[in-house]
Amino acid sequence: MAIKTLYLGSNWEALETLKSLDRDSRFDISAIITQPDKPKGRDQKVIESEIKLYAQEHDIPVFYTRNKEERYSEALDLFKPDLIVCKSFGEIIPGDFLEAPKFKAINIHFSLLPKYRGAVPIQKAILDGETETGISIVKMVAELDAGPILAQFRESIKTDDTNETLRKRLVKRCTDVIGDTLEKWIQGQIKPEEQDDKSATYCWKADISKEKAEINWQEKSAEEIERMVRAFLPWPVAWTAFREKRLKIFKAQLVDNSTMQVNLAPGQFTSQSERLFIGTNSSDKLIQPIEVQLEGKTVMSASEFIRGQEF
RNA sequence: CGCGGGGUAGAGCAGUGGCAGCUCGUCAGGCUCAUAACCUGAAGGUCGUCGGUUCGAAUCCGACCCCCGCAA
Repeated sequence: MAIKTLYLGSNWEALETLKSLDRDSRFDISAIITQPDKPKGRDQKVIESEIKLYAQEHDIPVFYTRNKEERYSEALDLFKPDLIVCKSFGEIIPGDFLEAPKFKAINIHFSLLPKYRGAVPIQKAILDGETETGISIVKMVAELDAGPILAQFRESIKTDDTNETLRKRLVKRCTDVIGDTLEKWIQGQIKPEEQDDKSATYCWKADISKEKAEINWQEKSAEEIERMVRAFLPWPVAWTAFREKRLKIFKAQLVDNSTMQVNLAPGQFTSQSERLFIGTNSSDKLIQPIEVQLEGKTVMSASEFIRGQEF
């Protein structure tokens, strides 16, 4: 007998997880709660969300709560779920809503909780130079990402992992494990383990912003700058000022300056045999941008960029 | 009508009324043990599109198309 499941989610990764549950005969997605379509992009056009389109194609009812408490109780009356599953939803959900279904509400979070509670755990883990992160499947409580842990899956962070590549791996892994984990939970084979609140760390949406993506060549170490480049993809993209314009750095590598001995101040540019280098606050390390985009221009390789500039 | 930058050779750019240019790439040849090196030569353009001004427009004016940075 399939479990009547109410799914909460808003973005691409929420959609992938939804698909895997929707295909899984153990679960019956009775409805989806998602964010209403909002104007996006340069022209502020309203783009229909992929998750809404998927729901329409598969005849799954879509419901909007719009952060209103009464809408949550309406949803319970309407769909009477036995289980709530939440991934990347984007609203603070009332506690009693989470407790109502027989099998409660379960959230999927991309970190090894209690580390990196909050909105941007993948980016923050990369920024911090972590070598490992993972997926935590937790029972939801009123406090954000603080509920007892049902299961965790570890994933190593490679030295060239970006927010995009790491996220893709985590989503893939998530779709592989979510069905079995939920089934074990429903069958009472899992004893939730409380988080150690004392070792909790947090990350906020505001940690990933255009402001935070501006490279401060004096303060940040070369290693931190290289991690910024990887963490801020695909948005907002690490950037620096270049001749009165923004230069976004899409890809870069850290290079050892001890053999080359190029003399550059922090943030100063130079080019050498088709390669672009920027000085850091450490004289023996340089940042070598590989792919860049100057304001008003398209993304191009560093060598292409050099050809159009005088150094 | 939110603000702004841009469209010129395959790529990246300069050129703001008077012969269409630069760097890289491509092709041919040379030099070299060899090379992403160096030398010589060549090909490659409807200057986004349409219209206007002018003896003459990549350049000035108008309209439109497309790309991008902000802002949201």
